[in-house]
Amino acid sequence: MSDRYKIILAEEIIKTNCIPSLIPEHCIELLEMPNDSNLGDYALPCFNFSKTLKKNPQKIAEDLMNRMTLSSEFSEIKVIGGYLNFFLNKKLFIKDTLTELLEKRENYYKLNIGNNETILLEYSSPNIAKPFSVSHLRSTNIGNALYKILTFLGYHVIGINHVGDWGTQFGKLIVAYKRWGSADFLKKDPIKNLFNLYVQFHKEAETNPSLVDEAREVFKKMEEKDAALIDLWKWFTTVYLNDFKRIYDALDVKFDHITGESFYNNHVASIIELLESKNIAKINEGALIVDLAAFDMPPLLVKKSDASSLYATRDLAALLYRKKEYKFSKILYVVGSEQKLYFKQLFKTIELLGFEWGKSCTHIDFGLFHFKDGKMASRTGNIVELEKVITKANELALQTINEKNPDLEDKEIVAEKVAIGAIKFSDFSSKRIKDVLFDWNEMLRFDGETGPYLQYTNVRILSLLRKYEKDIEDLDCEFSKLETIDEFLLVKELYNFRTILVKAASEYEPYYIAKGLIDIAKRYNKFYTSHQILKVKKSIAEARIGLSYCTHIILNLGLSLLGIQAPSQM
RNA sequence: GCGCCCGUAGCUCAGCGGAUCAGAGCAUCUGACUACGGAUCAGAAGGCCAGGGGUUCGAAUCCCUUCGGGCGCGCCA
Repeated sequence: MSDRYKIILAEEIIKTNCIPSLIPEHCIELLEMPNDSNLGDYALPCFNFSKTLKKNPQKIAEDLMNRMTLSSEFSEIKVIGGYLNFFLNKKLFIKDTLTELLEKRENYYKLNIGNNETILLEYSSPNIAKPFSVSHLRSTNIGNALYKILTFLGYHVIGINHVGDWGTQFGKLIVAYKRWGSADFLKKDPIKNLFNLYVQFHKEAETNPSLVDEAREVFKKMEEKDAALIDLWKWFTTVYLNDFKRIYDALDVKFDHITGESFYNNHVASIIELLESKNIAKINEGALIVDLAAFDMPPLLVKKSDASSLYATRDLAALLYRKKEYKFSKILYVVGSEQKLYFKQLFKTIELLGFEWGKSCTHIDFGLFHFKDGKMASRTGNIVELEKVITKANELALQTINEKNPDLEDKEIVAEKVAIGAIKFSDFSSKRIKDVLFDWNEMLRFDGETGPYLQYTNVRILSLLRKYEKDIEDLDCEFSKLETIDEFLLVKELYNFRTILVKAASEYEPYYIAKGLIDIAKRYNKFYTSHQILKVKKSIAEARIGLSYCTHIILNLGLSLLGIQAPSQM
């Protein structure tokens, strides 16, 4: 989707014949939007043309300006530096944009770029041998947002939580349980006690490495379907899964399928056979590996020397199963960047098996959580449980409400929306790839560029709309009455949000949406504090209410795409 | 050791197919009208864009290199 104003400009620029080699697509790409709107609303940098035309950029821009016929959408052209700058016809722009927006509401932004293409999205995927910590938050949040964004833009998205419910970690847990645990002990506070066992295991294993061998042995027996061990495993995983469900509910995150690694146990044997029959895997040091030296990668281990399966084995099985079952045209893995190499190996292996689509598998990577004093390591017990963060955020939000709006109804419910909004938004306030330093203050902030700031702006608008006491349907907006620069700049942000959506979807980067919403809210708040809305001439009031309503539509939409709820009061 | 990622204001981060690119927010300091929600707004202060080379008329942005931090490199996931 291209900006319609760029298309108009490109056509007119081409028509001048000043730049013979220029084609419309290229011209559209070259057109930019200056940050400073005093310089213009659109600009064409002419520097690149100077080499082929052997003229200085300033002159090229001037020639273009002189030969261009400007359509009614624009009011002015100026040459500044080597740039040809275009100014929108503000009145027309405001009227066109808002009229269409008010009529279509959020559908104004519903650009169908997906064509109902199936995207399989794997996200969250926590290892359930330990509690849900803040480090699981990123994959969960980013994945959830991508799910909503891609769905909104016309993709058929299938969301899968590939729960880590199989593997040697359960061997470890069972070994620890048999040594130091008891059925009673686990009935009281199973989550906490299981985690203590997990931590204790790794601590003891430092001085007693044979424990790890024992754990592997137990896992091997699990894979051989030892009934007693499977019973224990079921117990542990049920305890954790129930607990995780609570967290997902609190976060308001859903999946189409929650299919753990254990689901693929029955498919593991056939993937091994396939790898062997195609001569892709070979035995090395007793284990089965896929040699990837030809691609400058270390080998991928697909079967342990004791014949039990690995993460990679199950992932390969899952990948083939999903391709068959869901016929996706794209699969996205929202997993931390520490697994970058692993996914390259995994996808290359798929290719080696003769599946061209291995090339289209994508790892959506993101940076890790850190503490001030080092990495988060669940093995040493050094984790921040998400539940604690949520509880703390709820308390803070409630406290803030009691200070600012003590008469509010349903305080607890609103507090929760604000708290979760703040936590989630903090995940979107920088690009995925950045590592995150865990900071309580940063995560629980409610002012500045935060989720609650957006929620607050929306609440303010809703309050206005209530006071206006006229149904939105009955509005008769003369948008040409909106003549101030603040109004124009706001409408520009509303218009740009379309482009932002597409960018966020194509780069799998929810950050862009978060930033776009912040820009909109800033512009709105500026407008709100600089101009009266209700107590002005009726025609202006009505147009301003219309503008406010349009802003509300986007804030509402944008927040929902990020998985954040928008309370009507706070 | 090799590979990948990151390094921009005191802090958290944008900007990186070169120009219109020195920007936000937080923290600090000043201000804000009966006008509708001050979880807001306006302003001040704060940066050799980690250092050094190069390419270019022009580099935070591209290339090389050094330094700092993170991650990964076979029986974990």
